[in-house]
Amino acid sequence: MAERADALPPFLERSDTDFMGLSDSIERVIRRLETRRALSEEDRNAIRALPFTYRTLEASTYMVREGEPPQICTILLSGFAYRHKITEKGARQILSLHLPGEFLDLQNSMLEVADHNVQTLTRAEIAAVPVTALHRLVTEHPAVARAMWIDTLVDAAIFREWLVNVGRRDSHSRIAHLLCEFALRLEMAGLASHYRYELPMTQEQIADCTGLTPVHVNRVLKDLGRQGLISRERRSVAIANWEGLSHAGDFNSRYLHYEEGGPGEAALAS
Amino acid sequence: MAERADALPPFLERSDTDFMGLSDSIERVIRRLETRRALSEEDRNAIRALPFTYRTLEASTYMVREGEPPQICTILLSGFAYRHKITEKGARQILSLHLPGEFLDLQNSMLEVADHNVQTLTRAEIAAVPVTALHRLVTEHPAVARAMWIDTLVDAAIFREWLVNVGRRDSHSRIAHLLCEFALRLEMAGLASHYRYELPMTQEQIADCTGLTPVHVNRVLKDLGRQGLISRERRSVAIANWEGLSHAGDFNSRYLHYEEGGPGEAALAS
DNA sequence: CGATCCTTTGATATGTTTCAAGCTTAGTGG
DNA sequence: CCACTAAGCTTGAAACATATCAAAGGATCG
Repeated sequence: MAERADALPPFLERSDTDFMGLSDSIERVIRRLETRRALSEEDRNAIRALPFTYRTLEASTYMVREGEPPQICTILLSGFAYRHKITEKGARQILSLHLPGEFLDLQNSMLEVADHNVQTLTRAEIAAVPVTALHRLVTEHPAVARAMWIDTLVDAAIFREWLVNVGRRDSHSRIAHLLCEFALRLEMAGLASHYRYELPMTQEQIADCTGLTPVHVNRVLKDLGRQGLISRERRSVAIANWEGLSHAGDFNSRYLHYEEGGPGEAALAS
Repeated sequence: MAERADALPPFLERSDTDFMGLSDSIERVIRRLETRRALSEEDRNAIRALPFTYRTLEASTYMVREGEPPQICTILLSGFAYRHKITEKGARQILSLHLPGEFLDLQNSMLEVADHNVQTLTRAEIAAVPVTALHRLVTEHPAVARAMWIDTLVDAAIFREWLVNVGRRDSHSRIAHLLCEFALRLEMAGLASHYRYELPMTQEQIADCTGLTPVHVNRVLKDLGRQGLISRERRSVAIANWEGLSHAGDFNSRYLHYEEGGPGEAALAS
């Protein structure tokens, strides 16, 4: 995987000029799935043979809307995306964030009706796979189905951790936890060093991830800075003290289920 | 399925004197899975042939502990169970509730290490299936795997809804929502009329489901009663005004994914 | 029938929200 | 290249929902 040059170029440009070609992206997706379950060459070829439409989407584009039957399952090639739900009173809760290389909508695709929205966070490139093709793939290739199943289970594990975060941690911990998770996931995806990364979110979006208000998020971020745990400049976040931040956020990476192959907890050590 | 006599007998006795025999319970589990995905007779037989140990567990018994590799996957035959996580500061967040007839630990069983605890809420009867047997089953019977996959996706949908509940609804809505969900799920499982049921939880446990304190839960329950939405007597809850309660809780049953076969939203109508 | 767990209630404390305004940055078009 | 605009960030003051603390009253179980 192409090593990123460090620091400066802003997040969006990064996504625009994707270093990877399309087939490299697909290989990355396959590699990601394989960390969940061994695949045969035939399985891999079946994934490569998946019909799809390549598209570039602007930031904030809806890919799936709650209440609609999912038609396509998208693979995120570059850029970021998120799932969310909106309450009757108009409050938004962000349910999860997604990085390049992830299957975006297995959660909705295997069910009849989408129960939440999926939207791009930044400009993004996607491969849109018709759900019918996906269904055929998983029917004919049980090992792929198994890998995808496990992938969705890890998604569920992340939902659970977020539920704990929002339900039982105070505002400082919630945000610290979010920053730790994002750092580690970017690290694992080879997209950043966890000591410094571009946070592709506004403070309002951070608020919607953590069940807080944007104003309070602002104060907490400032606070975490004052405590020397992070330093910020624009949306660039540098974790100044991983030990401190992960302790503040009560962060334990177990729920990300990286045990096999990846750096996992080891990556945390300086 | 045996029709329950109405009203009086307290929850625990109900579970003790389970009307169903063991094989009836297994059939119920199969029927539940089949609502997710059609199974062949051979698939059904493979489930029936699953080796298991029958056990009765006291209330509050741990079945899986966070950090341990899951050894058994349990089918809940009678009684209730829940998943939870505990933060470093000792706060508990309940992640989900489980009713008789549900596979209890597909979430953990397919992964290497449990990331949360699973515990009985009441006294319960379970069938404990070794995970190795479960792995064999899903490898040899892709349709069963598919049904279980979808089952875990519905679990995930419930996690998401709870995340919205805890993140973006006020205390009244949260509790109203929980009461609605429980009513409908009990109804769908044929375990109660949604107008009256035994809530197998202490107010402290309700607090841990909703990210509140037990004291506040008490006040809110009293309030919901005052508003004429519910009436209570011990832990028996009667929903006096379904329309009102589901509106107060911003409750829409879509996330339970009952669309096929079951009463679903239709069950809500008086 | 004592002991324990659960529920209820009141008084007070506090974390977070709300409201409101000014400020900064990024993007756009003249 | 500057002015304009919209979006996001920052800050302060006041309000509010919920937590905390504390104690008494019920229920349940051995």
